[in-house]
Amino acid sequence: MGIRFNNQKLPGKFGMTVPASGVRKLHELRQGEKYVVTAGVIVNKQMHLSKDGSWHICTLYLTNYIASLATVYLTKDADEAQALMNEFHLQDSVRIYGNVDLYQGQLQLQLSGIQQVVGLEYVDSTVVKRVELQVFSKLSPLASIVDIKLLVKQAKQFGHEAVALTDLHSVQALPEFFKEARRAGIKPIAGATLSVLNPLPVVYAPQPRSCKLHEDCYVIFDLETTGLSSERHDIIQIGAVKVIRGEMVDSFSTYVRAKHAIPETIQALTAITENDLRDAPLLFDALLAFEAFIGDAILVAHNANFDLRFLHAIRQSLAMSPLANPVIDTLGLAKFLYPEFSAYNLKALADQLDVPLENHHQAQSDALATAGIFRKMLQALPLNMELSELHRQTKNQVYGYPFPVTLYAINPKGIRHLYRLLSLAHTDFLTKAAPQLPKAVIIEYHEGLLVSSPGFSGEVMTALMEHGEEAALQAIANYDFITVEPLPYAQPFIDSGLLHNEDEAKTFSSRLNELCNQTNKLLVAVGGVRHLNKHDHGLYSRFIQLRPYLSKNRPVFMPKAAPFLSTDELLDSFHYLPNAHRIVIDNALKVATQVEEFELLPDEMPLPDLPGAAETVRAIAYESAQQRYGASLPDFISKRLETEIQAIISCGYAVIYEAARQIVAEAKAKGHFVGSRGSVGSSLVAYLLGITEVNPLPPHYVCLNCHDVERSELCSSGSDLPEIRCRCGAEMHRDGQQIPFETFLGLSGEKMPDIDLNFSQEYQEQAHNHLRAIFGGNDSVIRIGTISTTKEQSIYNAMSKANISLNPAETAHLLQGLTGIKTTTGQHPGGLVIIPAHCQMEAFSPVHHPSNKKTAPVVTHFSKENLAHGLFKLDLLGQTEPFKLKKLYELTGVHPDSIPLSDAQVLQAFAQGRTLGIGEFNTELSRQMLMKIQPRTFGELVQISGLAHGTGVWEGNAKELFEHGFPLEQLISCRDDIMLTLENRGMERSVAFEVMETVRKGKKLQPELISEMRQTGLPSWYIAACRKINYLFPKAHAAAYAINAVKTMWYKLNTPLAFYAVCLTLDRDDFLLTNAFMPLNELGEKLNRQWKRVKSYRASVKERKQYRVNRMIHEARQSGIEFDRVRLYNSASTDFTIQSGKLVPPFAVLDGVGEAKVAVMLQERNQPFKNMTDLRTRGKAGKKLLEGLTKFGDLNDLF
DNA sequence: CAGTGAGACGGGCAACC
DNA sequence: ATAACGGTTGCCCGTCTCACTG
Repeated sequence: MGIRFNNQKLPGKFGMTVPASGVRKLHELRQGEKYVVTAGVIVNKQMHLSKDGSWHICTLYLTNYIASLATVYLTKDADEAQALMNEFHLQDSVRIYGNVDLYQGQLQLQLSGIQQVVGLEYVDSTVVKRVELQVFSKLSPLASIVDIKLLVKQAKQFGHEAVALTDLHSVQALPEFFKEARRAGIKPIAGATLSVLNPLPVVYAPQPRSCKLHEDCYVIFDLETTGLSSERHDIIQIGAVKVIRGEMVDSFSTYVRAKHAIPETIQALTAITENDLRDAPLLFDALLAFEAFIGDAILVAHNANFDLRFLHAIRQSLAMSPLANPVIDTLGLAKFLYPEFSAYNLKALADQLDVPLENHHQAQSDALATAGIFRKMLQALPLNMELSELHRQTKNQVYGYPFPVTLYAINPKGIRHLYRLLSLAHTDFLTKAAPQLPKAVIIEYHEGLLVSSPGFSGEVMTALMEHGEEAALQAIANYDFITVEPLPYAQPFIDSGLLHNEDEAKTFSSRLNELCNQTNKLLVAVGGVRHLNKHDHGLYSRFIQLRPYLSKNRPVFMPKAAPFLSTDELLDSFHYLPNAHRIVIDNALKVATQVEEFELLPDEMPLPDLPGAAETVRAIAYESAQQRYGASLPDFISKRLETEIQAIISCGYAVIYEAARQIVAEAKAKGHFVGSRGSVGSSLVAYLLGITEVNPLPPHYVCLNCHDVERSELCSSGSDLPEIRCRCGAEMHRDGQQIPFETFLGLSGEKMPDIDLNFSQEYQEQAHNHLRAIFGGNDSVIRIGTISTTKEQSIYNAMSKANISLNPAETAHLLQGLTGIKTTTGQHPGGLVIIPAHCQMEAFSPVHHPSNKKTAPVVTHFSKENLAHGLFKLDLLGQTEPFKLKKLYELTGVHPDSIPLSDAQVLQAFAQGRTLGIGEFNTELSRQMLMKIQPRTFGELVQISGLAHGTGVWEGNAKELFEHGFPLEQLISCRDDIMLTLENRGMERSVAFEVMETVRKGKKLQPELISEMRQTGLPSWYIAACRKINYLFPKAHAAAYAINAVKTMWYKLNTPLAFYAVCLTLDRDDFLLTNAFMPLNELGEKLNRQWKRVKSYRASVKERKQYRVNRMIHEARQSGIEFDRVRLYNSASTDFTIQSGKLVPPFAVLDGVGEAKVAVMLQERNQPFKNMTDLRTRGKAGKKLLEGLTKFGDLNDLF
């Protein structure tokens, strides 16, 4: 027996003691039952407050895989509620105790006690155990629900020594698989299943001919049969036409009496009935007649392989040699001549080439159509071509149908080869249909790999089923071992008629077994695992049901069950094979033994080289420092600078700084703006190299004229220092945001520096290309790939499309089980990796085209977290702020650098919450905070930026403290605050750093750290505040964003027309022209109505965006700004422009009109349009554009 | 006039910094 | 009504339009 429920207690417990006996089945509980004990697995947990805020309602959702149930615990004690939530985790098995009642029509259990137990165990009680060699995980695209952790857990419970992962076209789950397997002490076997192709011959048996192709004699023929197997099915009709020099001279057609009955599917397809065959000639006679008709002509057939197979089979059965005539396959020839076609079946080709095809699947009609197709193709070939030349040119050029091959890496070389093959399948050989690979390429990279032909769909078994043993023997030679699958995997072949039923499938497995015995090839039984056990079969069935709604155009076949079986169970599945024991156990172990233990990724990756980077960084940093702060740098600057430079250069990070410097310099030289984000603003060197606009030094004055420097402790931010004049008379520049370097590189450079840069959307791609240029092109600089998986939302949507409605507990079960399944792949928003020149790509990751689209750039196969540590990554992101500032500069002539950071009016506008259009401050939360805190200084704005963007930072934390009168500067708003506060209180720097890192990541503070914090005399409210924090901004990031915000606000106050033009340009997708023209009071009322919807969360994302833009329109109009109509001769394509003091909307704000739809019209409008027809024809103005212009434009004035 | 296929557009969703 | 990180890139898919075809 493979499964048992282990009632043994584990540490987790809560509430009353739960009786160990009398455990009831969860799905048998009924309303009103008191003090029942039941058991299940936790699939979701949540806690919320009652409406009046006094009750904490904890809900755990349990499943026993037959039914699911919510269990509820109510308490007024927040700590008690928290204790319950923290004690138990998803996937824990528990025994629970309580009363069953109804809540909102759903059964639930009022929890009195809960006890964690071991729960379900999957036991493999065989002495010598098997190893599973075919497992698909959730990262096989929409093909499996196997979670890696649970897979390893189950293999461990089984006591298997190893388990293989063989995802479809992917090794993306290998990093997690290796980690989990190592932890469990199981040998991980790295594999993948790829689609593989064999060459498709265009010309068979090309004997020398005396004629040229155009002048030869051809017999174009077609067979109708009772099925696909030449061994077991019969020819029932032969049709042929004879063509000489392009002229049809003769035709041939006959029915053939079949030995077996005609399956109904064939009758439906061909319209041939038993009746038709009653008086038909016997096969032998028909064949003699047909061969007499052929003579020595060249044979032509569509998918000739199929027809030849039948002809050869008969001749063989009569002990005759194969036909000697040359044969041309129109399928292969079409693929050769028309590689761009999307389909090559007879119907598709006939359509594409304008050849009539009536009565498809009648031999004579198909032969006629094939003749027509062949005639067209001959015309496409050179006039004097000979058959041998055609053969030479087409050999190995086109490929047949793909079949799966599973590869296993047995050593590090094998894993490199596996990565290489995967890359090739996803790049050079990627087709519209799927990634695939010619078999010859696999043979080329065979070293270090085991190659297997998997189950029913593998090449060997397919050959056996379609062509017979001889073909199977030929195919078998290419493989290291062959696998057999359980019967559900035979279903597609039963559906296609190749197999009649499961019994026949068994027969073929047996025949394969004999062939393997004959050839001394290992045959291994595998599960083809797509779910783990009988308990998640319900989930798996739901998954199959939901699959069509999760994504379109997926191959439909999924076996109806594919569990990970114990040795006994799999033995049982293959009991019909006499040597089942050897196939299930011994052979699997033989394969597993060949696999060595090795690591997936190298421990260390060298950084790429940029000649002279260290010297350049040092030189430019010093030069820039001296230019600003004078030839003899003040102590506090030179010390900081030298510390940083030492750390950067000794850790080898100069190349990162230098690359970033070059990228930024180039962008600026081309007139673009660049914004820093993240922690890079913590580095003085980065500031001096121009990588960031944030100066991390302590507050100071500097005279930009005579370079006098003076530190000041008056303010926390240098920007807020009072204005003073230098001795030389010039006004002193005030700067310095006081940010420790450690936030960036860690204490001793152990953190790989993470440089994030914001570029305007239009320049982002150029920045990427510049990086490629710096490091040697597309092979060295690669965009990082991402993996899209199912999340709760997409499961919900699929459920509603499929009309599946479940109670909350069942839904929780489904969501827990069916999320995390890969749907597609994508590109990282801006992340690039740089591979050192002398390194092989295969050392760290395969590559692929995202979503299998050849038009997209190649990306890393592994996602960012699974790429080798120490690999040089750079984030070159897109952002609107740099675009905004650039446009504002162009429109106003005021350079952003000239705008002061401590303008009283600007700060007042923030305090009044007038932040529409000010990035990152334009939210309800930010506005409320601004109005509550009433910032007076730039430093306070930086703090607010931090408070507003963390999680667990403001609400329920700093907000209460602030309301109780704690001064803002004492509150935690950024990571750096923590480190600085602790250090100032005398805590050792490394400990202070550790506390900061723990808090900002939202991790639990260990008791040792807390006691260290107490020892510094830190008040307990501070420690409590730290514990509530889940995520914290670095100060550098908050400062960079505050700088942007202040500058944008300055434009808003001083050059509002330009400000609204730029903001609305960016928001044009949500700009509704009606709102620009409706009476202002009406717009106000509309806003009130919309606000109610937004506030009550009834508004969609789209609606919320529109509400925001509407408010901006309202605000602009209230301040006296007027909107023009869309102007045929004056509007731009995408940008709001300023003309005669009005805002002129672009064409793109019209519904259904984008850049592309006005491109021609913009070209043509240099010459005025005469009338509407002219606009339509010459200007290529489409329906949407004309509709929009009629409603919101100036057409009426013009025509 | 119906069918078809390509391409633009727009909304929704996921991943990510 | 609550609690609250905001804003970016990129993929999928349904819908609409338009040119083309017979």
